[in-house]
Amino acid sequence: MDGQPGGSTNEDRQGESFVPNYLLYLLAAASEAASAQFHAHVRAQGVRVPEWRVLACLADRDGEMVTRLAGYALIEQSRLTKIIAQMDAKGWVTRRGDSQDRRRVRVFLTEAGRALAERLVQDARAHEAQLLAKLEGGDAARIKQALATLIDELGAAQHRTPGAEDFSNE
Amino acid sequence: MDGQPGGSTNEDRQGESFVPNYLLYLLAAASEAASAQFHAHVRAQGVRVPEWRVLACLADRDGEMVTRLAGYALIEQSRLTKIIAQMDAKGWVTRRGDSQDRRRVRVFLTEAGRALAERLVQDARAHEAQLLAKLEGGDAARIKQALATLIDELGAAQHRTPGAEDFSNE
DNA sequence: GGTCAATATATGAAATTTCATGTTTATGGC
DNA sequence: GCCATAAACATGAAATTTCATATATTGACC
Repeated sequence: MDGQPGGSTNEDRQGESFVPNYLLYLLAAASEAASAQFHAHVRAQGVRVPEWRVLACLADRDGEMVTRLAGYALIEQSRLTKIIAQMDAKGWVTRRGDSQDRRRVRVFLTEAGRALAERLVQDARAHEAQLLAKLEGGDAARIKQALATLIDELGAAQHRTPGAEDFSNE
Repeated sequence: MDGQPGGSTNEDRQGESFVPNYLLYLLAAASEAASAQFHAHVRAQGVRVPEWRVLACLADRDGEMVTRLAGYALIEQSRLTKIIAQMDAKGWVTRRGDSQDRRRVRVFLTEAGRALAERLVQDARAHEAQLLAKLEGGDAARIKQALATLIDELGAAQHRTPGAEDFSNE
């Protein structure tokens, strides 16, 4: 999955170089680094990462409609439609139209899908516990709280932050 | 770029649901949420996100070899080779073989490429400053430190963490 | 100097992703 | 009820990404 981070790892986090200390880079690199091992595990089970995301989301909220599932799983709608079709073919999920609103398509885990999802969620929990254990004590320990705050802060900002929409230095 | 996060935003960060409180999800969601606006800006300039990453890395370290550039930019090598070919076609970079080791290909910014890169880095700095300003005071303020720690912690772990390699609950 | 393993990059085919747009169904006036 | 507009999904073609593998060097060793 992508060039392993570590290409710059640390030495020049301070210097004049831009990238290694840039927030958006740190977020992307941290996400990749943290996910690499578990994503390898997921693929080793014959599940692709986006499929795992869908499984996890459905384990939380079975029968979700496609659009909301897309938002929840961080997958673009058009792409998700195709992924779901494949997961359907594999017998992990089924689709049923919503009787209230027939535009909607609700996605449900099959028995096999639920078993797979639950197994992987277990693994994910165990893996996460390992990661967190490794961070105990340091600044990184409160990282989940910090990330949650960041996400909420940004989510709210989707709707106008007066006088701060532009950041280009023309 | 992907389903906007916000599909779950906050309400159930506490409940019994797994995803909204899972570290790997928080990292991915935070990365996306934080990057969305700036990535839109980049694309509006006619630059794709992976290209922007390459430009930024080269602005830091011009003349880097492909493999290292891949690690630095978080892009898989094979993919990077193709991206660089396109950037070359656009006149943003040029490639020169390394005379010491003729397997290597070093990538350099052209004048146009450097101008573009520097402009975008300026924009990125400004945008980052805005983001950080929004977080002042809260837990999220020290997020860069936390992420850097996390990355280093994980990077080191690539080489054996005895007795902690397995996390599946068979 | 020759050989074998490793490193650096390129490449081609298959698969996935993207983007724009199509279809169907719901909603809010009028 | 009709119409215009929006929402929810699906779809097709183009572009990109992935994966396995090819090619060219370099290094190590005997």
